[in-house]
Amino acid sequence: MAPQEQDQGQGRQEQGAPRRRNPRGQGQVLRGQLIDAAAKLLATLDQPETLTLRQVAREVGVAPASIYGHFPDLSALVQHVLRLRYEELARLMEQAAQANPDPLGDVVARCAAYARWGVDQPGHYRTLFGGRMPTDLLTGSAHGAGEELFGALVASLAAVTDPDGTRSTPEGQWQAGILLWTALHGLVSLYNAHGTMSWPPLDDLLTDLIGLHTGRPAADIAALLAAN
Amino acid sequence: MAPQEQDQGQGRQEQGAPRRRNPRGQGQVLRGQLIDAAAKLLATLDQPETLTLRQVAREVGVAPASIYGHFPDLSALVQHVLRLRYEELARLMEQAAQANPDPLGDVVARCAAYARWGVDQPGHYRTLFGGRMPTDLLTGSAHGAGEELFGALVASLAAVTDPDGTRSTPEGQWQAGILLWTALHGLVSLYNAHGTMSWPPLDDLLTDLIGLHTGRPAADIAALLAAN
DNA sequence: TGTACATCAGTGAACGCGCGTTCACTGATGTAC
DNA sequence: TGTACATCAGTGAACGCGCGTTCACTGATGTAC
Repeated sequence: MAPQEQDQGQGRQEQGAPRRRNPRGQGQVLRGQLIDAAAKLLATLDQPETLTLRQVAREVGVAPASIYGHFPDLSALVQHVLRLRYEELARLMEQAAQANPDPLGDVVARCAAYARWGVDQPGHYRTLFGGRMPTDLLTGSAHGAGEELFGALVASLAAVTDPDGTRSTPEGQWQAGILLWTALHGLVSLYNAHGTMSWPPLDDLLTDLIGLHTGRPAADIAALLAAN
Repeated sequence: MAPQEQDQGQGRQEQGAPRRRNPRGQGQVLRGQLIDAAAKLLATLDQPETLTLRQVAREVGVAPASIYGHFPDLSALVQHVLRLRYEELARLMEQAAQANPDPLGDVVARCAAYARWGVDQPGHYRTLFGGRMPTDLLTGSAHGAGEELFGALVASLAAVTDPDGTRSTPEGQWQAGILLWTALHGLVSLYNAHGTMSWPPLDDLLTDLIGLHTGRPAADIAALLAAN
């Protein structure tokens, strides 16, 4: 997926070792490095929304103007990174779900994958979900990963709470999905920002959260969570 | 947006009427105007975290340097505003609860006050809860409004789910409170950012959310919500 | 085989912008003698 | 009563900074003849 370069001082460029220009025909290499650098900075920065074009250039060890050969501006680069992260998250959730044939296991796996990804990569989570909606980022894509991700979660939840599909309307399932998603989002957001406040372990909160939204016993969910 | 539109009299100040210096002994007037202007801008701005000192000065119609007579820097001014907003929110929740003697009504009133305040003032909500935790903002205060607000919510919820106080531990009640708060936070955050995505009415979501966390029938909650 | 030219992958200096912060200052108003 | 001085509530110009963006350019490498 992402173009991986050989590890020749991959991190920040130090003075004394000036970057070597790529040979002809290898212009796409810098593009990959820009994407990697932006991703790293977005994940790392305290406030990822303050990322600048010059920071990315510095991280790669390249002149600021060099970015314009590959992206029209910083926001295009960031959007590209976010798209990749979004797809990564959607893929992780899908893979986690596929390893759990049981409907409850499916929901638990998706929720756990979402929350753990968000907690592991606070900067990326904040950039993706902290401000404008992901749909804003995915404008123009035929299949926004956001809708896929969310649609699958709605279906997964409905398969637990209404296995026969006779007890609820599509609107009701949609609303239940929104509530589950917003609960997960709030949990991840505040968990990432909780500072010095004492917080229970993430899995304990996830157990109760999923228990509330599925109506299943906490013990069942805790067991599934531990297995994921 | 023609740049000519921005005259020297920018902001709330009209260009024909330059601000008159306050008379001696009335130096605190500007302080109040700075607070008001910062509050207005924080509530208004698309991204409140980008507020600058010069924007506040422009809004009041004063030289940027004039702010230093009243606050050491912008963050001190913002912290002051946030403290006021925080106290306002805590007061609103307390007042709403006091109008509802019933325990379930108490929870519903608090949650509704929280969510409606957050949805009515997206900029303030985002500034308060969007990044670092409120406890960071309230460092140094003997009684942080945050802990009061949250502690009252925990107690209010426990009064519904465990009226006798025999079924749960303090830790369990704390955890249930965190889950309720994070759910509210996620709901408000994503509601404020939902853009073009179709969303159910806020009260419908609140009804189900409170229903999940209290275990009470949706009809009861909807009735209480409508009355608040 | 040499050589002229084209292309590629960037560079480096410069531009104007808004920003936070500093500093000496300015006028109006009060107060002491 | 007049007048010298002190204080208050700011002002206005300047500083250096990092930023996004532009532009002419530079070397190395390929290609045509």
